[in-house]
Amino acid sequence: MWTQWEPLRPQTPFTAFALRETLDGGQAFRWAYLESENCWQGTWSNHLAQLRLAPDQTLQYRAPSPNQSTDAQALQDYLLLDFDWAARTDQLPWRSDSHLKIAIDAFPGLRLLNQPFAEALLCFMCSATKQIPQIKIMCDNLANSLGDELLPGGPHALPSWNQIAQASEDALRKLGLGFRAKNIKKTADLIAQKPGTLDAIESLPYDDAQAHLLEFPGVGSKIADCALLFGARKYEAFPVDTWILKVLEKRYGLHGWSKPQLEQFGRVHLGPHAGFAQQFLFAHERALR
DNA sequence: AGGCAGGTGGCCA
DNA sequence: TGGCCACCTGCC
Repeated sequence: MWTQWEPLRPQTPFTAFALRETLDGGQAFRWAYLESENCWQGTWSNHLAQLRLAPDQTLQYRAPSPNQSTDAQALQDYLLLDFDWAARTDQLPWRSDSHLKIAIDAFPGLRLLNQPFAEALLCFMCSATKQIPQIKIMCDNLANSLGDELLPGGPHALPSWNQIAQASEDALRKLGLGFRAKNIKKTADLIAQKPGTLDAIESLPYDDAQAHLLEFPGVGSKIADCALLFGARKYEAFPVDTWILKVLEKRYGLHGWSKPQLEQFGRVHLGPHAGFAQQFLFAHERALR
């Protein structure tokens, strides 16, 4: 039912710790660790894959067989295996920012995924005032109820926005989306009315892309920046959530700053990879909870 | 039992 | 602009 384990060759190697934090640290909500198989299983687009580190630390993957387009190329795109993450990390301003250095040292090997833009937007619309386990349940409900089946009797893909548009707001509420259902339904209708909208937004420069995302109901600067950072490789996006808010207040002394001011501070102080730095700060602060 | 959680949008000064 | 609050739901 599954292919043999095949090796992947990341430019920057993974550790078990980095793999966990990257797949299940809050940037994606579609990965789960299978204790029985000692591997991670996840979905994106219509891909289903399992990942593990071999005893010699080689990253390996396998996919359902046959008839699966999930191959090394698909993994390479999603995991950004060609990226030199070590070099990107080194480019962050840790030399002049001791707190950032602490966060980076605490999460060696952390990197960003390249999720499908539509899925990142959907998952983060679900994330409003929810904790990670609850967000995962909402995404799972959406997938199982509205998305394509990826393996007979097995996991489903997240639904496309068109598939969501077919559902009623009430049906979405029954999936546990709560007040997010109305916004997600409205956004789905807007996207379904204008095919290609998301592709167009994704191809815009960061500022323009964010401005367009903000037109969707239920999408503010935080959710927009998450979608752009995790789903469109806009690394200057700097999502300010409650954790980052704490970091900026406590560690950077920015008490009383408004949200837009904090967002601006992050982009200016942390530079063109502010969002990547944000992921370290986020992981570090959350670990202290 | 009441408060709160990876936010957003509306309303009011 | 800045502050306050409702909004679903589940978990502590």
